[in-house]
Amino acid sequence: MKNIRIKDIAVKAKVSAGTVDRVLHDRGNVSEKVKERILKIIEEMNYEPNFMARALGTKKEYHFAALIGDPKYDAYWLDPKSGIQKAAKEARQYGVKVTLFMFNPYDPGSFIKKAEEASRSNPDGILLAPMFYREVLPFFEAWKAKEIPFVLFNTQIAEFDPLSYIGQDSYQSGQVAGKLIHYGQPNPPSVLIAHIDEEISNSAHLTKKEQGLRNYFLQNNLSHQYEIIKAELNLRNYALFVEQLDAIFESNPQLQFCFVTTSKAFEIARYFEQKFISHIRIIGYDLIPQNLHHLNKGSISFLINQNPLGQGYWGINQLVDHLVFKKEISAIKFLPLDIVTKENLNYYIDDSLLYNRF
Amino acid sequence: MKNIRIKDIAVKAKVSAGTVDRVLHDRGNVSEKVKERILKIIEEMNYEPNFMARALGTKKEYHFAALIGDPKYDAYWLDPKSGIQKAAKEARQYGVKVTLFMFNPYDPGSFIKKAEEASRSNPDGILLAPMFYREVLPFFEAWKAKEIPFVLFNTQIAEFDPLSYIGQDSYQSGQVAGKLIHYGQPNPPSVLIAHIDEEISNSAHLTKKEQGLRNYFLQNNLSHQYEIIKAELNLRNYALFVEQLDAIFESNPQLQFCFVTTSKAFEIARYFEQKFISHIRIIGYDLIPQNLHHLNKGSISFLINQNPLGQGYWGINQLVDHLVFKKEISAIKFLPLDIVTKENLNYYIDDSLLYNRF
DNA sequence: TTGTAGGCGTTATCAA
DNA sequence: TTGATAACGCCTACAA
Repeated sequence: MKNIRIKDIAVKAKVSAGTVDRVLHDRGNVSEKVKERILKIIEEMNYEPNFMARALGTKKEYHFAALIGDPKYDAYWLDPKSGIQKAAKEARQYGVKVTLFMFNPYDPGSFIKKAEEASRSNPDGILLAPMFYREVLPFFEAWKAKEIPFVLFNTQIAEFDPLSYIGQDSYQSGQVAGKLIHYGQPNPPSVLIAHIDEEISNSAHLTKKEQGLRNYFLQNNLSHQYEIIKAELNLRNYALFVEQLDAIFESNPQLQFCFVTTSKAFEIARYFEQKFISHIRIIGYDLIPQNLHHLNKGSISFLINQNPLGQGYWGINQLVDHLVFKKEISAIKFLPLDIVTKENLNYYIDDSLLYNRF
Repeated sequence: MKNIRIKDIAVKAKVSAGTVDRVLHDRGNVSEKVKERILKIIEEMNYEPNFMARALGTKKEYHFAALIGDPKYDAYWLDPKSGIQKAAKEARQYGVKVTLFMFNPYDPGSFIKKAEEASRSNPDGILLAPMFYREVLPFFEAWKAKEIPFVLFNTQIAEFDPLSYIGQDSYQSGQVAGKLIHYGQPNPPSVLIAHIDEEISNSAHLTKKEQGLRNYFLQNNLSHQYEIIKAELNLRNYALFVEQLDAIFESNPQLQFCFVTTSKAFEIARYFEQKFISHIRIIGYDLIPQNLHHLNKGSISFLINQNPLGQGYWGINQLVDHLVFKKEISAIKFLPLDIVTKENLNYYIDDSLLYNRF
């Protein structure tokens, strides 16, 4: 009828609650015989711990480090930061403190510096966006050695089996883009894939998106009918950026779609505005303010949302569930690839992103 | 530094913890003077209750009634049911019991019967899908009189100010459909709006969706270019249903889109299959298995997901937050209008719908 | 009108 | 290797 408590198990096993607790947490100092007896009873009665009581009773304080890009350099990071802060606030009651370490997402050196700081802070758990593959590996090794669990988000790196990965499926998002383009123009269209960034960091991501798009056409036996042009554009020199675009669109007047694999779709929209181009439809990523502006004007058709806020939020929560509540957590957690357009935007830009999903 | 506790407030106010507790819960038996002093201190120290401790300390058991459609009659209700059960399982630890009362969604009489049963069970809170407007009103009055809070989902009825409404914005979902159609065919297309059901129950919903679609075209100054045909179709007589469709499509060969305002899009897809019609694109609602089948085949282009699982889940959670944790809860909670297509479907059909949003 | 004591299920400390 | 006991923060009788 009622919930099974530690005490119930203790009575049945003819031991004290303390002993059961030691078994539950594998703290040792329990004879093998008693341990097995207790474990069996736990199984039989299928005991489920009361997380409230556990949270209340535990005195341990947890310190987490969150290693993310600095919104100062790229507004994209505002959302992960908010999500982390929201989760941090909720977890404060359980004695969790989260410290943010924010690096320049265009500077591997900055990443290393902040990762070192984070390591030095001796956290009980780490949430990070491992943007720089080569640079992050030594840290993975160090954390593994020190048995500090880490959760990855934003960029997937499977090799060093993190506690968990939260994030987007880049490849699949490319497929979504493919569908949107195909749906928008069943007749053979012509597509520009634009990888736009300030640095060519983190290109694995972008390549996966491109592959997803290309394979959409292959899988649907449409590849021979479609024309796909690819451009890698850098924003550091804006004049050059415009020049490159000029060249592309002048020599490819047939282009009908532009798929921007980064959060810079608004740069294309802005360019089109200046050049009075209105027939090319744009599909991009991320609900950053500049993109939303153009989405609302209609100059961007769709944005694929990777729920960066949710990534930060659930990233911290994975650490909390694992360390504080000692729950089993899933090793990988893909967030939905939301297709966002002007008409359903409102439901994606506030808290609803945290509350509405399972 | 540490969290503010009731005791801290008590000390500062020179009263006992019991008095502070009485003020916090407005249980009376506190002199006006003391009450104000305590309230001020609570404000100043910005006290935040510890929900764990609160849940642990309270002995009260809560009984909730959930009044929903029976999946036996319409598979749509499988998801709300799962969501409710999931929330119920999580809330069990706080002494919450949820009883399901499932009515035949096509039979107002059945609704009344189940609503009466639910009322008789004397619940502390009620979650319901008030599908039958006229029939539900007396129950609203009764519950109001007995001060039983109720949360609405699926169908919005504002008049009797429920504790909260969880659900979809039908009108806005019509706008989303409008965008998808417009995007899929910038040239003036021809659209069939199909209201398909077994009974013409709950038509307010469907009308709102239709209005949303029509207004999309109006607002974008496209209405004169678009042709919209409307059909109300009944499934009870399948032969007649087919006949009606035959008539529509034979006399309107120009049709390019079909917007199904119910979860019956698959019926149109099936019909097209039989008639070898493949050029008309279908947009519908709800991720029920039959729809998913056709979504995966490509015969349905998009499904608008109203996250019925989430509706059930968050509905129960609103009651829990309000009654168990005495949190402030929002009076209305719109769930995102997810645009689901074959390529992003996977992220919408499992638990991710509950975990990924704020 | 106010204060006190005991309990919720778990953890942690200390003594046995 | 074990058991008893005092927290954790809040709620609720009951006593004052």
